[in-house]
Amino acid sequence: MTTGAGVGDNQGVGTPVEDTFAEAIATSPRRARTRERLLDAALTLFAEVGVDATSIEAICERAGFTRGAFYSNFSDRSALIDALAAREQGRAISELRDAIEASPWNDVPEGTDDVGAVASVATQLLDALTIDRRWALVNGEMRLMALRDRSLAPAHEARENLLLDAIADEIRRLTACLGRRLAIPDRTFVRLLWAGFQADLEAADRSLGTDHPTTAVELATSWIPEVVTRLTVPAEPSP
Amino acid sequence: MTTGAGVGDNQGVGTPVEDTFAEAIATSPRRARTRERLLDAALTLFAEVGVDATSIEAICERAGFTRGAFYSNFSDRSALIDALAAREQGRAISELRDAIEASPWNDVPEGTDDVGAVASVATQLLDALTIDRRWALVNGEMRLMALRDRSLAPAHEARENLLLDAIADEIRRLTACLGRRLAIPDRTFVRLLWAGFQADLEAADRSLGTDHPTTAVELATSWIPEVVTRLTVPAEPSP
DNA sequence: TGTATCCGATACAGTGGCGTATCGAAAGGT
DNA sequence: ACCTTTCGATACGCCACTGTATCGGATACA
Repeated sequence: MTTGAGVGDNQGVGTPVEDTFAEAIATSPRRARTRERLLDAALTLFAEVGVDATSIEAICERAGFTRGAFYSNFSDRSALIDALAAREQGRAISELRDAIEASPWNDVPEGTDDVGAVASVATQLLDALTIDRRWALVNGEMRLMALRDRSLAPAHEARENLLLDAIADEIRRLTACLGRRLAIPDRTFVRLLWAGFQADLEAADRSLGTDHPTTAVELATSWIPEVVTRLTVPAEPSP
Repeated sequence: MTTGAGVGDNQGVGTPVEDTFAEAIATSPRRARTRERLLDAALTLFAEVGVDATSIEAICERAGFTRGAFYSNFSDRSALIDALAAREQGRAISELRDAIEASPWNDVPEGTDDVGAVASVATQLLDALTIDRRWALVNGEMRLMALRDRSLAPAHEARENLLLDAIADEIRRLTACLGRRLAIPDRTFVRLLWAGFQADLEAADRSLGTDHPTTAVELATSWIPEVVTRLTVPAEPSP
């Protein structure tokens, strides 16, 4: 929806044809590669100097192309942004799935009462979502863009909900595994957890230049267990 | 520190003289008024279309001036941003102080055990801080700017800490008044509260166009009491 | 190997914004 | 009311970026 990626192939640059559907239509391997390189360059520059401050020309230069390549692949700036958001959010979700797959929570015995275990798994999951610091930054900017331009909001919200729901699901499974359940709505809990972790990420980032460099995970483990403990209650009041 | 506001008065526009100290140096009432109008216009436009996307020209136009006025008052774009941040953050803090002053918490009897009361006061305080939706938006963008450009970080962090500390102080006083204390570090708690409330603000904003318009305070009261209850414990284990 | 097609490079207006220099008109003092 | 100072308007040159049209080399297919 909402214009999609928009390959908009055509004969030359001229009119990239409305990138209406297209989507999965046969894109040559070559084309796909340049698209990827352009998206990579955009992600890097967006993170470095901001979305608005990044010129199309700069993106092309960093990707090793000229603007001709850009306009052959994207109708305009916003089409690139859409495509980037779609790609990165998809990547984030699949990373979450991988993390869930690889997570040790499957080994946790059914009746464990160690809330700390859940907390540590939760932290690892959050961490898995933020391997790419660039996207954390750019996504923050897109959040603001969606707040300003209401027409962008639905797409952004949908993308973010996808992720937050996935996290919520996982948290619910984890707590259930310990015979507990959340005392507040899942979504609220995830929101708090996510926001708190974002702050940890920022703090960790800031600490890089100082003499006490820490990681976000270190910071997170100092409060997540306590919060998880206090915001969950034993489940099954009546079995 | 960090360049300050920078009136940088001089003879004409030419070289606005380094806005080194200056600060409280005699600014004519006229000058002060145009500065304010420029800052107001900037705040509005920054919120509407973003900081980077706002041209100096647009700011002047909206304020009813031309660029001559701008360069007579600010050395460049970043000087304006500094001045705006300083003004708005100062405003936020004084609004918090006012809210504390006017808050009904002073009337709460010493031994009240109604955690909900504290929560509602806390919500009102948070609400008081966000009367101006524009600044909430712009401050979010400045957070990102500080994350990208490390040289901006100290000033931003200092400003934000001022506010968060003030909130933390107040929360501590409120909980103490109920004979309880936070089970996690004040700062962590405030961070969660603040982040959660920001999300409520966004949600409230989004709900404006729908058929279920709600306010941030409504949303916040649905979870803050529970969270406050669960994240505090009775104080004075040994009186 | 020849040929049609794809796709990125190059060239070209056109636009908008920046920063400076200069000018004219308010403000403010006496 | 005059003169000085302050301060915003106007005019100028400059540069970065956008979007389109055209061109030429690569690629795939026979």
